Amino acid sequence: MTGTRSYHHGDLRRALLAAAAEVIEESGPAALSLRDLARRAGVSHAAPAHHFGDKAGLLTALAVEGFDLLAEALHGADGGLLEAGVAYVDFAVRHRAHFEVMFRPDLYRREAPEVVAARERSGGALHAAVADLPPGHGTSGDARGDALAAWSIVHGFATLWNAGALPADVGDDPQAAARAVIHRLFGPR
Amino acid sequence: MTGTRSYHHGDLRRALLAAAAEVIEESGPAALSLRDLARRAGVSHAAPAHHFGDKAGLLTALAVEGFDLLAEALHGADGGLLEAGVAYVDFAVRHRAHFEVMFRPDLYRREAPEVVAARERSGGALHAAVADLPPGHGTSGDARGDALAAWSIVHGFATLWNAGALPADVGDDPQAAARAVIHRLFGPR
DNA sequence: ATCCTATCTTTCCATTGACAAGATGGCGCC
DNA sequence: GGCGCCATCTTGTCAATGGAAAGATAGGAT
Repeated sequence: MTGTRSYHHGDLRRALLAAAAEVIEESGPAALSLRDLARRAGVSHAAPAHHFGDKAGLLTALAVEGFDLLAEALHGADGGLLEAGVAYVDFAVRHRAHFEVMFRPDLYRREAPEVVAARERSGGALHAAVADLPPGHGTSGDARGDALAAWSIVHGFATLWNAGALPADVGDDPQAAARAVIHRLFGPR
Repeated sequence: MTGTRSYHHGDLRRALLAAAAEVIEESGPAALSLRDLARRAGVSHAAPAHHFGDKAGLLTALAVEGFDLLAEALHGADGGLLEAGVAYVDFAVRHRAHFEVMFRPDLYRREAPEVVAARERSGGALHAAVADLPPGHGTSGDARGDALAAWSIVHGFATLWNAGALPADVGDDPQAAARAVIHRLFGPR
């Protein structure tokens, strides 16, 4: 109901989450202001409280959305662990705001049941990808250790990329660069 | 001058940085308040502005301190790339506040000359460790790619550890766990 | 002894997050 | 069709914060 300018917004919750992601993407979570979000949505400064309670509540909802999007992305990646890793990086780059919040537990209520459930969904997707990996690709037989190493390398690469910490010679294609990095861990030899 | 309660604090700058690190370690950068730091140091709420200008200035100083500590830690690690990686993780865990700020460019002035210089010092230390690695340890001959993969895996592991995102079965010794992870990348075969 | 400058204080303002109480209007129910 | 319920949104308010401006203090240089 994008056209109506009535008393009721119609889709405030979604609008606020989208605006929050946009702000965080541009200026980081520190610059996030509930009142600014309300202004962008064209509602009063107290409207967000009804949907999220407080700031942490809004970020909790963002984190849940993020973990679900991540699980979806990982499940959708065909091609074993390597492509799952690329999908992880791709998710982090394309949904930078969600990704940033998800791994910043001081910003939201990480113990909230919806968060725990969503986090388990994405964790399950990661482990499924590790289990799919055929032997002879640098795996050690210790699936748990493999998963931890894989998670570490893609998470680290994605974080450094998003932080702008990587030197310019890495290029401007995160997927390609990620593929090369992951290849060093699990690529066929 | 810890005893004197004079008009001049004597070591305000250092006291504020230490207090900031403590607060961030406990509650994250979002909870940082200049006024709270001033209260902890026993000075007026405007005193910090003289030393750091504003909040971003304080965090810039913290980041510089962090990059220098990291460079020092990496240089001090003997034992090639593996031990340098362990030192990286150890730094991130022991100086969690510095580490967190360093890679959150929206919190401080990442282009400030002191920051650029300090960052280059730690980057140089990392590359030196990669260059030290003897062949036959999974290196590909592409030192740049090796460095990126090594940096990614230790950075990812450290970040996930600090975020409390890792499952409990990883244990409680970050150095040991990190060693196992890095071993999968560059360990002798 | 005097000035000078870095350091710190006091005062003030706009913005923010959070809360309380009230207004609005869609929806089910009769 | 009319009525009342309740989710949704608004207005008003408060303490805390970051930041700026202007003044006080002290320790050292000349």
